[in-house]
Amino acid sequence: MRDDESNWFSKWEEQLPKPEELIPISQTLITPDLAIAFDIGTSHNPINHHYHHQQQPPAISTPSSQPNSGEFDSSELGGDEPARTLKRPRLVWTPQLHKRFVDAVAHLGIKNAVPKTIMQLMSVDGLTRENVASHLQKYRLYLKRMQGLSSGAGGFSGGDPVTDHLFASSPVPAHFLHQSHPVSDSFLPYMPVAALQQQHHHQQMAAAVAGHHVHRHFGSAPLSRPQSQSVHMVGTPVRNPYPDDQESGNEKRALTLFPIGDD
DNA sequence: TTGCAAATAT
DNA sequence: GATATTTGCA
Repeated sequence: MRDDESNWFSKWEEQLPKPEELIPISQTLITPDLAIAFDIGTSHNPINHHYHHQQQPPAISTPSSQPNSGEFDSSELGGDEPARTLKRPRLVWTPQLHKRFVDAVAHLGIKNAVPKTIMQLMSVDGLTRENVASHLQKYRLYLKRMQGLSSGAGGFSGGDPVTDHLFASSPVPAHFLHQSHPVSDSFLPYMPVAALQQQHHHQQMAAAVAGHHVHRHFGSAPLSRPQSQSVHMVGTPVRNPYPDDQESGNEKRALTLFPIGDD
């Protein structure tokens, strides 16, 4: 019956009914130790990194790292929210960050998936509505592209342009399509995003983070403590912080709220 | 406020 | 050259 889909959907929706509860995602993003090291607790002020002068690998590594924030070379943080009117070089959407974006949109629903809401849900310090809006636009195109492709052919096996690389990196909730038909039948019980496990396309992104663009080091925070095990965010010149994701080829619970337990 | 488009940078 | 991101405008 049709409950098949509505069932899990309903349940899933009940889990994230209040956006206010999904806001503290920042906390999950940042490691406690890291937060302390940066003095950014959780309800204080966001962290401020230092941009170098080129790109900025968000660094959402595996366990938890900071999303992205603007940082300048000489301006150190001494105030509180300098990243408010500062210009960010270029935001690099990493698969992890992208996943958060998709999750937020999935939880919000296409009808509520507006840049503003998404940005708020993401609660990513440094993320601005513009960034999300821009990305959202691209994301929609990607979804639309997928629909068009899947609509006639029966199978999505690969076939995503590079533009979809990043999008393909994150699971695409089947609700993103055009779920405008309340009735009819379960048309998309499952929608394997296709090419979910690619391991040969990280050249662009990996390179960006591999240390080809910039090395995001927090040299401004009063790092009293050496990097023990939590301060290994982006500085990974030898390791691609791009874990394909844990859920490969399955939405499983792709909607796993932000509290990404732990990578 | 959002969406789309174009321009620019890498 | 291509791709991605950013910014401006409607």
